[in-house]
Amino acid sequence: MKLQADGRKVRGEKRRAEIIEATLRVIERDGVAGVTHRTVATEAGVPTTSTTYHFSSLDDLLVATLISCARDMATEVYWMIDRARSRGSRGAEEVAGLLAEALGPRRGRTMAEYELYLLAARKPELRPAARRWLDVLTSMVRHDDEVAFRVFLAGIDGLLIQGLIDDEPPSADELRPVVDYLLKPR
Amino acid sequence: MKLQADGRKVRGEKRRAEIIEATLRVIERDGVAGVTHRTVATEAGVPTTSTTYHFSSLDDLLVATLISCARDMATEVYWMIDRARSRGSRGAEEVAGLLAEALGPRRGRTMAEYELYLLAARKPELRPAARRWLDVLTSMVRHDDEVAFRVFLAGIDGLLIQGLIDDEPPSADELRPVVDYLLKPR
DNA sequence: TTTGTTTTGGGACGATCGTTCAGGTAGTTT
DNA sequence: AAACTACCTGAACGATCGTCCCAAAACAAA
Repeated sequence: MKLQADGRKVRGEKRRAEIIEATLRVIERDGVAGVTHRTVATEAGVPTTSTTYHFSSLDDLLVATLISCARDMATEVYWMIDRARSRGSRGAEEVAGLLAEALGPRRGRTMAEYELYLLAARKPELRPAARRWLDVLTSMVRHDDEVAFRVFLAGIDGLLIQGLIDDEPPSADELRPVVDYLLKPR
Repeated sequence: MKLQADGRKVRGEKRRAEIIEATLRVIERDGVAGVTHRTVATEAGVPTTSTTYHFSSLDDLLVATLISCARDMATEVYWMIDRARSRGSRGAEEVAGLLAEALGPRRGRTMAEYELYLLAARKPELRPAARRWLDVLTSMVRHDDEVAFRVFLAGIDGLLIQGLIDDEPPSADELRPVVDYLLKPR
């Protein structure tokens, strides 16, 4: 029985987490294409061999990054819904604001998420992680209209990906009518 | 005045087109990450230096491929709409079928399109080409309900990208109610 | 302290990358 | 015919890649 965690492993886990964070920053800046052992190591401020020690391959590193990223996104969506509900709102305002933020200040992060999304399309083992935020939403919403809900989820994804190729990010005001239409019960 | 085209340039243009087609096949198979001068050259059955001769850089090759791909997609969408109209249909059936095809037999092509889509998010010069198929749709449809149309376009993109991370591609039957809901006037 | 385990990091290997270059070929113009 | 232009291609360069190896360091267990 060990009551205290192994100090070495603790530091190891910490560095592992730092490498994942650095990887996400690299993807935000240069895309998945910019991810190499060396760029990630430089970004994290660790020697190159550190990334190969903690991750058996570059693929493993990307997989771990996607899983971490998907988990963050899922909890974020969770709290957004929770916040919207506590206000008694139907959510259009919150969703439009979140989309505008994702396409504006957090644009790099959004691009990173969709690049990892597409990575999941090619690597089956990543799909459960990529679907997690969809699952979180699905589990939180009442299921009285399955079709309308699927339309809503698809619409969000579509608005995000189309917003990424706009010359300038759409504002929350521009997005609100579209989101409102998406949420409108009928 | 030259009545006949230069035979050398004709062959050059032909080879250039073959290289672009080979590039698209490589992207379908291995993703944008798999595109190198050598893999493309091998796929096209030409020497490596041929790709560097016809395209000043790898970036140029990807740009040309996206533009070609976007043009194909735009004309395809054009004819689909035309076909649906000639049948007097509202289009739900046609759209659902097209989506199922894009996510089934043509799954690799669809992944390639979205990878190039995301490339356009990082390279502003690609955005006009990436937006073309949206523009084609926009120009063909009546503008009596702008918001509903934007929702429709976003929904299509969302359904496609979500269908790419499904373990097995959705059938046209599964997609039809969602598409129908998207197209339903209200 | 001694022994064993885990992390760290410098160095290097072979492979592959984008790109260049120079010579060769084919087609056009004069 | 000669001169010119455009395309083709084998060879090679330097850079960078993923990954491996091994010794040092840090820490735990004995």
